[in-house]
Amino acid sequence: MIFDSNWVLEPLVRKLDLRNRLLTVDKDAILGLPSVVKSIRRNDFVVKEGEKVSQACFLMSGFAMRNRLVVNGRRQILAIHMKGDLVDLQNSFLGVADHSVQTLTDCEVAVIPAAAIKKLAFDFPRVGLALWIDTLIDGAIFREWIVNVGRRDAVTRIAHLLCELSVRLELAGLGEALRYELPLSQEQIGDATGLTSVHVNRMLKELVAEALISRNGSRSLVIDDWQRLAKRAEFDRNYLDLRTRANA
Amino acid sequence: MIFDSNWVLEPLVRKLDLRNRLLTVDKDAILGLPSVVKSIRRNDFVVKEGEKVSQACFLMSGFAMRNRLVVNGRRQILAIHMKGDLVDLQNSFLGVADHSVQTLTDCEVAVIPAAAIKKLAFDFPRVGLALWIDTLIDGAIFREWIVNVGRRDAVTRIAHLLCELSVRLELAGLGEALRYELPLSQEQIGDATGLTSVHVNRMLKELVAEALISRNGSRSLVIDDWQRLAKRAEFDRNYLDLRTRANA
DNA sequence: CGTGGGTTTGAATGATTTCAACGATTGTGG
DNA sequence: CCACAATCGTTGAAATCATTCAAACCCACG
Repeated sequence: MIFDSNWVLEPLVRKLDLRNRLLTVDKDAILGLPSVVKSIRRNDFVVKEGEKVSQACFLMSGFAMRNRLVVNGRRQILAIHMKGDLVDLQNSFLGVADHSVQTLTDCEVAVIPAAAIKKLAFDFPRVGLALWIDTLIDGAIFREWIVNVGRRDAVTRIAHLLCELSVRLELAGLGEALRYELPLSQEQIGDATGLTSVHVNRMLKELVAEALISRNGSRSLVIDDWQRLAKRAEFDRNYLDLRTRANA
Repeated sequence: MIFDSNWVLEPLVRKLDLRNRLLTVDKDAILGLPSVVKSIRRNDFVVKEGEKVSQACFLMSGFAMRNRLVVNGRRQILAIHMKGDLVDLQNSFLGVADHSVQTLTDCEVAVIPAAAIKKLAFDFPRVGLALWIDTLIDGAIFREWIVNVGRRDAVTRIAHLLCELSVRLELAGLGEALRYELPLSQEQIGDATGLTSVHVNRMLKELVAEALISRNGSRSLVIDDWQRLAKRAEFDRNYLDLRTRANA
């Protein structure tokens, strides 16, 4: 199914408008991007590391991740994505995918040719700037993750990830900040934080023991004390708020 | 000292031209950027975490790093920069610096107002695209670092950093690939790889013991067997070659 | 009702940090 | 140009944190 001038990309318009104020002509141009809507099942690959890529995708629903495999069979998750994220600009602009994009849940995505995005950025510089700023913000999150895996202990790393997810879920309009369903298994939490699933399990128990969180099912999370959790996590939401507030 | 239309930024023109083919009018516009050349001494801050920033800087000579402090007094280095790098677009576009920029050696930088760069990107979309692609490549390096600290053991992390520096120094036209002066102390190598300086010291000895590298002074490095070192480091230079080859 | 993925737990092992001390090198002011 | 201070590098031993391995458990699903 192919939509030409369509409303599928309307949330993208809203997001980019936050990055850099857009005019009607810009918005129409975004809506006019050619896109193909696809449903992708849980755990399927959107893009595999090493593949040639010529398209980006806009995540309409569900959760996805970017990850890389390393020689010993381990995996490092590089980013978690949710509704409203434009994923994989990096891969599509740089030719060969240096990492995979894989779904965490069933997803709906709008696939957009990279060439069309490039042309859009060129023909509508306000959109180009917005896309650029979006990429800069992506970089801010990457930096936060480097700090997380590089210089924090296991409990802190996990707490930090839980805080980040909480804030981002709220910003994306998915459920409450203090009570949400984890989109990740404990093994995947380990892959995101550079730990083993066994240790993740123990550290989650530690967070429960410290009365910072509680859990019903294994995926359902309740944050009992946001202030103390954020402190334990060394979490400062600044780097995420950038996501919603254009500036400069 | 203020230069108006100047040659100081000529290397920047060359670099951006690699990212996205530029026309003469684009190049002239870059050269016309207002800039102030400053000399900065070793270990001085260009920007401190938390400061309001409204300028980017082009590194003309010397080495610099981006880093962040975490609560226990530890530090995480996020990136190493060298001659020809445009540093701190992120900070300047996102308003408040989420990390510091600090020199590793005496440096010469050209300071450029962020507003001027933003205007440039808007008025000259080819330049805007080039800057965007440069940011995407920055992201590729960040991802590589996440993998490095997240999923590799100490020897591999350090070896990987040594490989990255080797390739980048060569690409920047600074000395040979197999023999160079480390711009980092062992403590700083630790801050870049998420290790302690003590352990870095031991792992460097391990690399020497494995006949992969040798050292004269503590900073002078010789790569004895590039193939084997790269293998040990799980190093694939693809993510760096992107730096010199525009595409898509 | 069985199967499989994900979670939980314990015990042993291993990697990295910490602490503490000493050695080497570099840069600076006298 | 020397002497001293400061920084950086080196080493050992003990402690800590996280991994590994192995097994049991739990639940959702066919």
